[in-house]
Amino acid sequence: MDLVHTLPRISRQSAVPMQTNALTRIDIALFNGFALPTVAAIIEIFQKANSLVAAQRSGSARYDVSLLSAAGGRIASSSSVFVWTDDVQSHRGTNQTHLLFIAGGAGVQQACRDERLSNWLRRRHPFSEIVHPIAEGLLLLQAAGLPSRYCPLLYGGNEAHGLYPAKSLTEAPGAVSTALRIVEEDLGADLAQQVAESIAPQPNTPFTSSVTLNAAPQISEKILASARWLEANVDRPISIDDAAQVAAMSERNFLRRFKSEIGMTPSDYLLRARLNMSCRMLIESRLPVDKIARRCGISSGGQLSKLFRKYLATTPTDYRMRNEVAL
DNA sequence: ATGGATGTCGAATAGAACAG
DNA sequence: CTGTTCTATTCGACATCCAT
Repeated sequence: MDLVHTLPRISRQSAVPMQTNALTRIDIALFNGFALPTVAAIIEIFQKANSLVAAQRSGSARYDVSLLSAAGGRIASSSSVFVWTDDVQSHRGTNQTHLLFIAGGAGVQQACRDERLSNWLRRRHPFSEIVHPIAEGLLLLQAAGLPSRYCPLLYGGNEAHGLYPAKSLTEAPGAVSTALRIVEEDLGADLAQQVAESIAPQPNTPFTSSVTLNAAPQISEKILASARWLEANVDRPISIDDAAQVAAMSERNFLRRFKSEIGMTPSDYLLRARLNMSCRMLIESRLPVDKIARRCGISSGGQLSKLFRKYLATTPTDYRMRNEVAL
């Protein structure tokens, strides 16, 4: 018997966007070594959908996302970033209809032998409208003797309109595609499109790497905070002394620490952040160069041209033409 | 006493603003 | 476009503080 047809539908098969504020529960089961980018993208999709719904209809959150693991507590991603999870046994709403994503990772091998986890999965499976394994997550389902249950409209359905269509009819869709398709079905294509755009990676510019701090664990909290503050205020006429105050240091000490930890002076960092933003705006918008310069904290279009010549041996308009994207 | 972190001072330099 | 002036930024040298 196909259990999915015995269940109360949430909205997966509704033809028109759902207009109520019904809450859909999304559970994501994690195991050590799970792929953080995929899980983060799924969370981001549902959170973004919630914020857009709240902004447009003055309604409440539509999706309630929970991170679960066999024993709860800290789970390490493949990139050694830790996330906090709830214990699957103690998690509330056991018999509520919900959607379940099962993340992969090396920890799945061990989880396959965990009888307690298998029993939980067997109990939850009948109430899960979608059971979507990610990578090794499929092994866990197989070990428990349970089938996957993908989004019906994505898997074998009409994929031409999907925002992130599966690669073929015989291949299971990606979890991110499924999450987007769920949002599209529940809230409409327009809102799903906005969500998809908001999670799409920003274009790389010649300055992207010089203002990316994520992979620099040796940077102290204060310096990191001041660097973030500089990035967040590229559009304002800020001084290095202001940044030093954010770091709660004297200007001299801030300068010394910033350069030794980040590898460039604060003013150079600020300039690169401004040029990075300028490059993105040149590619993503049709605004005149002068407006872009001013919105990026650069005094004028002429000054931006000077900087482009100095750092990129080109001009803003030439850079725009070379990197033009369809708008 | 020693070494590391931080603060003060002053000179050099770059960039912005402005006048001609 | 060029020259001048002013201001901000950077950096070296040295002093001070504090933990060991």
